Amino acid sequence: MGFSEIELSAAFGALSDTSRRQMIRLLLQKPRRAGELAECLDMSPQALSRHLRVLRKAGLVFEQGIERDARVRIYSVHATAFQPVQDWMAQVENLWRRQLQAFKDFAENPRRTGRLKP
Amino acid sequence: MGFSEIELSAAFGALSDTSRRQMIRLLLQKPRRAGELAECLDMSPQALSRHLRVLRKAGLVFEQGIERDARVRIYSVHATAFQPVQDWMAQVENLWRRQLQAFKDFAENPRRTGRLKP
DNA sequence: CCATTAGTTAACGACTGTGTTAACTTTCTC
DNA sequence: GAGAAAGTTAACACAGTCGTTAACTAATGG
Repeated sequence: MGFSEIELSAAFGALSDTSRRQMIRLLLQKPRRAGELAECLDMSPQALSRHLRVLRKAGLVFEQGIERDARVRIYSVHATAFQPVQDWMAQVENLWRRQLQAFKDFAENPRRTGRLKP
Repeated sequence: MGFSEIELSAAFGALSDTSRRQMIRLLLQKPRRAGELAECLDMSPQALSRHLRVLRKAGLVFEQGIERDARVRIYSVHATAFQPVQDWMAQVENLWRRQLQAFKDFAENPRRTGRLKP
């Protein structure tokens, strides 16, 4: 519940790019090497590395421990990555339901409620 | 279910700004005038107008019909505004659950499942 | 009409994000 | 140890964003 605005902005911003969303989906299927992502997305390793940095800074993705070959870096989706975004969306949904109810009340008995939220 | 990547990018991008998220929340409480939003957020009318344009182009907000005073423009949150975002988040949640299940299966019976998603 | 009000748009400057090319680090392999 | 492989980082060019100031549109009120 306690999430900062900065955190939220970073998460939404990171998800505002199609390639990065695709990366998330690929990493949700299974953890993958950086190079593997670059191949899947047909993107240069440099470009992909920067996208990874964005996702890392947003806390959506993390680099897990070394494998046999210490050159390769394997990335995964962070467990609680989407909690801030989901919490915010849930709040929005609640507010929306409340406004809908206000309309409904007004429709059923206009003069009693007067206008919605004076 | 059928949402375009462009649409998604626009929505996430629009929500990646703290002021715009605040605007959404204010508009979810009740429809408001543009100037009212500017006052609430302590922002110049010009700056706010541009934020409104971003939200409009993302389909999150719309300008509803004229009131008594035709100079004022009243904005509301669009009903199906957050559907693409919520759908995408739901997909992510499903994929996450699936990966979690794969881990669980592997932990319970390592050699039968071999490795997750070869 | 003329001034005022509500709001948007245009133009400028500062800042940020993105892809490319090039250089660099670290690790493996022979 | 030399060279290749996997990634990251640096430097550049370019486009997009954001706020401010100024100009503009449209409607109201005397």
